Amino acid sequence: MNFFLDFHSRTPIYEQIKEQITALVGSGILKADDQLPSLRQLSSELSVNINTIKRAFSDLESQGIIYSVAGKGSFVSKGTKRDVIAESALEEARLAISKAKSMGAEKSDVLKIVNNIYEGDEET
Amino acid sequence: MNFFLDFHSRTPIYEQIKEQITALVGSGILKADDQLPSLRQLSSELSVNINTIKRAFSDLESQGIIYSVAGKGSFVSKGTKRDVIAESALEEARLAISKAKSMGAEKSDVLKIVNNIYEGDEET
DNA sequence: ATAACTGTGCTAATTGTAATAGCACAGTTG
DNA sequence: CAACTGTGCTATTACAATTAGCACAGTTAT
Repeated sequence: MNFFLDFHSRTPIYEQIKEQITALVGSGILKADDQLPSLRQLSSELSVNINTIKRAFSDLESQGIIYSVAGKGSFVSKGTKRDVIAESALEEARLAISKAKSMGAEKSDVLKIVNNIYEGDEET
Repeated sequence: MNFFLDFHSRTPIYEQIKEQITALVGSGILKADDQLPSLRQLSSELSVNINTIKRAFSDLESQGIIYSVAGKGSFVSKGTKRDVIAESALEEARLAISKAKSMGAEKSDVLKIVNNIYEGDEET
């Protein structure tokens, strides 16, 4: 697993882990019933305490994105529709864009960014 | 001044204050040399300790958005180009949109949001 | 059965930072 | 002088993130 953690960020480590696992699920890289690395494995890989990993996994389980079985491991949930995941991410984007507008950003500037990010992509 | 503070938010109060003052400047509601409320006035208005207000103002002064004069008060800086302010807000929007994309959000969804936020506005 | 894994559930200690409180000092204005 | 302004401290409180360590329970393979 390729995780990029910023230990000096204001956003907690467990949130960063949640985000990145959610991204892997939302983008389809991780599919239903795929097994995640074990708590202890991730803990040593990322040099992060097992409790911090556990916190992230527990949250993800509460959100229905993963499920854990004692003795076996943690896996990607079946029912989780990607739409739902993207939805919450879009909500944050909406906030950021609104903030940008309130600070004087022009619509054209925002559109440039969107096009830049999605450039080379296919439309649905 | 109409401030909306979320005391339970993860983003610190002084950051919320910075954001909202920055928004007032970036949107042009506050103009160069306009006087801001005094530290003590804002402190009592918002029911926030003066040190917290001071923290916000000091940060804003470091960013060149306002300037303070002992005995007189705090004022909006002259040189601050709105573009610069919008720029930083746009950078955050870029991050949020990228994150949304990585979580599976479609370009069309993002565009809908942008149009929704800017609906009824004039194009530059 | 045992070893080597898995997740679970605690409690405790540490750390960093936001926020508050209070005081003193200096500049401005009337 | 009085009543404001911002500035600069120090100390304290409060909370959340993180780490540490231990014990317990389920799974799997030898």
